[in-house]
Amino acid sequence: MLDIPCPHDDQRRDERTVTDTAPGTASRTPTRRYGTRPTMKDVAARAGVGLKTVSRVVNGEPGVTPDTERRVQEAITALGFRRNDSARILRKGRTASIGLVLEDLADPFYGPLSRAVEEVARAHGALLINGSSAEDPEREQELVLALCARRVDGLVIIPAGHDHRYLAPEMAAGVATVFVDRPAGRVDADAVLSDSFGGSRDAVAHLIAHGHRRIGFLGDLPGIHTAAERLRGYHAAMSEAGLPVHDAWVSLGPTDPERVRAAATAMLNAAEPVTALFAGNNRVTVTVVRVLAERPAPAAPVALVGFDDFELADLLSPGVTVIAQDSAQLGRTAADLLFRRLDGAGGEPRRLVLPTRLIPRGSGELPPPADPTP
Amino acid sequence: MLDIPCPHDDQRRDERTVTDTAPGTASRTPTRRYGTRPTMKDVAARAGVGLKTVSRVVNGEPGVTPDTERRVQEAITALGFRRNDSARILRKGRTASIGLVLEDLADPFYGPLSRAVEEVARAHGALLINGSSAEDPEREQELVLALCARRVDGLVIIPAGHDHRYLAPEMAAGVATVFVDRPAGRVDADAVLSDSFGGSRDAVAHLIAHGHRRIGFLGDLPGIHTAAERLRGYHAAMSEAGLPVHDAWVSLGPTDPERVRAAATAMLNAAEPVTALFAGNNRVTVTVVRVLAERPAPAAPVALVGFDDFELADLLSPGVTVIAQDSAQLGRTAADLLFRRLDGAGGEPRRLVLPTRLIPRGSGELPPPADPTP
DNA sequence: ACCGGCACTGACAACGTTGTCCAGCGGCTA
DNA sequence: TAGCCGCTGGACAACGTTGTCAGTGCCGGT
Repeated sequence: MLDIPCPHDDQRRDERTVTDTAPGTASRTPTRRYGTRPTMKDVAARAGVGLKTVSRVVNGEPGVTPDTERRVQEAITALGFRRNDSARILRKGRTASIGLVLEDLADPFYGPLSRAVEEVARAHGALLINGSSAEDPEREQELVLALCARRVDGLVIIPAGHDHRYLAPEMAAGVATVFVDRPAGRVDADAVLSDSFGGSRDAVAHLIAHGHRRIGFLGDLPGIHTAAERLRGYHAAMSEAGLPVHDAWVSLGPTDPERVRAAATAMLNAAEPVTALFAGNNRVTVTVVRVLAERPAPAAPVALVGFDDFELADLLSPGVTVIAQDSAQLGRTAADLLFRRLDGAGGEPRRLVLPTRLIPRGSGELPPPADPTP
Repeated sequence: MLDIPCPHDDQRRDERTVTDTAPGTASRTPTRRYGTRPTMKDVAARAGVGLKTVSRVVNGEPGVTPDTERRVQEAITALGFRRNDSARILRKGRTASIGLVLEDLADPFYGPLSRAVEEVARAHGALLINGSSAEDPEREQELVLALCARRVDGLVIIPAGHDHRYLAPEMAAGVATVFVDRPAGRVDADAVLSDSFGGSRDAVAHLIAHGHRRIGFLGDLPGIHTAAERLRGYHAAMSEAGLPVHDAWVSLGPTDPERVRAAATAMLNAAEPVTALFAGNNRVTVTVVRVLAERPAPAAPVALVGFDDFELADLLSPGVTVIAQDSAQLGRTAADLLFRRLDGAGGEPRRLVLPTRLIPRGSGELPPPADPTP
């Protein structure tokens, strides 16, 4: 099917590892039909006890003589028995697993979030099943419903779509659901958000405080909640400072480098160019940094503030001023809330908003060029 | 239990969203006992058909009258029925899910890898269950066995430990297993690796070609396979060039910034300081970049090559020369191999080694200071 | 009008586990 | 020594689904 590139297949440069790998493997493998696993019944037969006794031993329930327990344990290791959790889940009704649906695991923003959710899940003895929606509402729904079919106990969702009514039956059936980063659409559910509006207002106010009047905003697709909120924060800061907003200063759309590059260049090359840029998320920020770095050094460098912190932002020159949101904290908070719900916490759906933090590093503190019309 | 920080709880700044969220939710929720889901039996009763007919409709099997199918579909939507995959799995034996165990999802190296594995799984109709081992062998084993208990069809493992004999019974029982980034220990299994040895040799040869003779190596814990391989590559390049290696030029250990910082500083401040550094992975590289940035500008800047590419490496000044390995390709290759095994591909365990690529960006091309002993 | 055959439907067992309940057996007390 | 109590162990049903197989009704052909 797919062609595996394999330039050095089996070259086995590392003889040491290969050598101590070989011996002792086959001999340890218990003799058993390939692909068929032993069940408790097999263990019971081998240990000469009843089925339930094996169950008791496996689950550490009381009421088993030490001697019997030993016999059962021996049978278990001899057969290589491992409890079938599918059957257990079917019987018990709880799966001890939660689902996480996010946009893209490869995005550095979601890695820590995912990890934080996993840590909380682990603390509650649950496994994490996750999937990427690739920002596609249909794929999100498909994934969420697949997870529901697996009977996950709860869901943490970073929504791609805007209509989550399809979740209503699931939620009614007891699947705890927490939305993160963006709120649910057309359904009443818990949500944990960053303060996109406030953070953006802070960012733009910061630029204004450093003397900028023509500030560009490069944001994500306007349909995305955080993008809309950040745009709102931008407008709020501008209007609070009594500054006009020119249409050409705002560009919303996909965050692929080409579009962002074009939009930023247009703003910078306009007749009345912007003197500062506010980038709506980390992908945009990185592209803008590249654009600015490629431009011939202007008289006054363009100021920049980005939403989302990113690694090495402090090592660039100048360091990039950002609005930091703690994605791990976002995940942790959401997962905590989820397990609180699973433990029976009732009440109205809550909306938690986590604060953002402005980290000045230089790029946001650059002054605009001397104004020809003072 | 855990205290949720919630500075703006329910402040509901965004009235628009709240408004269009509220209506229409409760009325759509079907009347049903909370926490109990309808089963095929319920659907069959409501539709006035037999159990198996519902099963047929749900699975799109032929042999159902359009009229009957319609009745069943109506009952399904009316009740909010969703097939219980736990029961399905128990019955069918295959779970259509694979497990991924890696070190840390928050590490930028593993994000793309994880995403690639997920994409392949998705293409095969499988879900991905993942867990982080946090580089702890016990936790790795615990996770892997939990996944086996879930009867995942296959496993992709980035091993933390060195003894995977505990997997032998599982593999014998038919759980396909592919190791990534590092080979399995004491068990014969498929592995997909990057060419750590070759890449490191290239890196160090590159530095040597630019005139360096005293080159430091900052690596990960020597127990980690890739770290050992990279060290071996370092030694190979040095000895191929006829250069001696001073003990003080090699430092292996945890990659926390403090240790790396201390080790790098020691090498740079020694009586005969190194003129170039080779960093054994991306975390180390970043710390070294910081260390070098903080030092007062020396007569000749210290050269640097890092193993693993990282975002923005090209935007630093100078750009950081790296040995790039394609972590997504690593994941894709491993997942492809896994599904090939699941589709019945037999044969000896394979070891695939993917090539690395040297990307010169400036930091590795810096010449050493003029040599006082020519 | 009868019969064979076909298309559709449904009863039932099984997957592997856990909860319920009862039987057996030991020791302890009267 | 007999009776009772408590503890251990096992038989059985149930979880919700799918595969097997048999049964039903209807159609067309003769």
